[in-house]
Amino acid sequence: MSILIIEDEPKLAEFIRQGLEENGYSTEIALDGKLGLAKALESNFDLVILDVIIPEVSGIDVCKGIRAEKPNMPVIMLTALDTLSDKQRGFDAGADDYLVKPFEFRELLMRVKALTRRVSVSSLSSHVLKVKDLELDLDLKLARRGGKEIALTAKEYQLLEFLMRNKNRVLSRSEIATKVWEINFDTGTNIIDVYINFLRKKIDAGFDLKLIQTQIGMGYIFKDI
Amino acid sequence: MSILIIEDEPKLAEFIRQGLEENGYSTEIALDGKLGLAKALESNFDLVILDVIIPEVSGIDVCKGIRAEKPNMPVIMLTALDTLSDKQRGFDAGADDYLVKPFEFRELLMRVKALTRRVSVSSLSSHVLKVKDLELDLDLKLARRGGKEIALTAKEYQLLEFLMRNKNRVLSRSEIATKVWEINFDTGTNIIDVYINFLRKKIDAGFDLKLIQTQIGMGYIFKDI
DNA sequence: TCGAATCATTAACAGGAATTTAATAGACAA
DNA sequence: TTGTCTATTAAATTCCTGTTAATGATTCGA
Repeated sequence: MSILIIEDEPKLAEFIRQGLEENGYSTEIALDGKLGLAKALESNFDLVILDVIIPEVSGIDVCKGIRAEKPNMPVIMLTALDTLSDKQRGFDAGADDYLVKPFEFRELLMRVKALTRRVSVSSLSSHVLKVKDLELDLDLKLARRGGKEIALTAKEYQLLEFLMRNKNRVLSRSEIATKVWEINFDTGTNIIDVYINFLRKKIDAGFDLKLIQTQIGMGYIFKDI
Repeated sequence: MSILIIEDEPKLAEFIRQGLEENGYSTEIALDGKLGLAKALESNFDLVILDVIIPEVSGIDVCKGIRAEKPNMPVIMLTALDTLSDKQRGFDAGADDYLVKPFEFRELLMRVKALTRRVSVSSLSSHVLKVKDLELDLDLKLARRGGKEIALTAKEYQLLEFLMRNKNRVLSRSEIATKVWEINFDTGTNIIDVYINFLRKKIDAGFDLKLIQTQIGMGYIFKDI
């Protein structure tokens, strides 16, 4: 779990860094807004701690910049300004949380945990995708339905994962082709149809509720409803 | 966007409810922990505001209960307890944010917005076109009117989407032909008339308000007025 | 290293659904 | 009323999808 600290006061930056690293986070420090924004956009941090008053580019603008490119990256704002309007400005820029200096490190740590929990829950610790009574085990790369384990080949697995992550949305063949096969769907291939057929035999055959449905002329949809 | 308020003090609950509804959220109130937990688990709220000290089941346990079943449901804790250990307990139970009473409503609103922004960005903001009482679901590729779902074929869907995106404008047959069928409207085809007829049967039949109207000699118009 | 097994992909075809054509009936304007 | 424009229906055709089998490609174990 990696955290970017954008803070121009070296002492404070170092204090935060040390505390976070002691708690198992890896960190990086940027000493001004320009550098900070660049780092935030190029690397994939799990969270950004951002002072409002920093040189070059203001914390508010850094936050807006991050939001524009990475709408899901959590941002905690740090500031000495304690009026409601200041907080409002911070939240309007897209901050997820707002902490007033001076703060106790424990409080920062709690809020960091609260924001990163979501990341670890959704992408790391939960290794299972569930839709209706079908489970896809991301570790073992197999599916389960009706208490039985279903072995999948690599492509079947990729396709099923894509369908499940995009449930309740009609997916066109060209969308599936680019995302799962990484090909342009112009060659007259019918490979998607064939693999849908494979998946149906494995996960839908014998069940009343058909999870994979065809929308003729449009594509396929994996239904949760 | 719907919010569950779990708070036993009727005055405070009502105060929060009113403020949120004025800001466009729909709300529900639960007056004790048992009821609150049940509601949180059965319905799909976008956020829960949860007082720590409530009857029946404590806020801490309600939060843990929610986390166990719905790890992604945002929870804001409300409490009069301002020590770090109290906050720690709240965050450990899985709260996403923690607000100490008395608080200003604006601050609560900001934090609600910060937590729901993530939701509206990613999954829950369903893509829907609406004209009068007709909805076109761009994900599921179907229409809804009068509470009923209306299945559409590929061409019907394309035509309806085009009409709705160009509502309140008379669309000539040749314009529809080029945009929806990608053909030059010179061949004496009547295919547009036929498909308008199909759509009328599906979305206008049985309703007093006819959304698709004919402008003789000019084309068709989808009326919002 | 070779052969067997598994997997990915292409191709062909049947059946069904959607699209299109065509013919007729109805509505409207002059 | 007449001719033009539109609505409606049914039939014809085209297109789409499901399915199977065959062909390369790859992996794996002996």
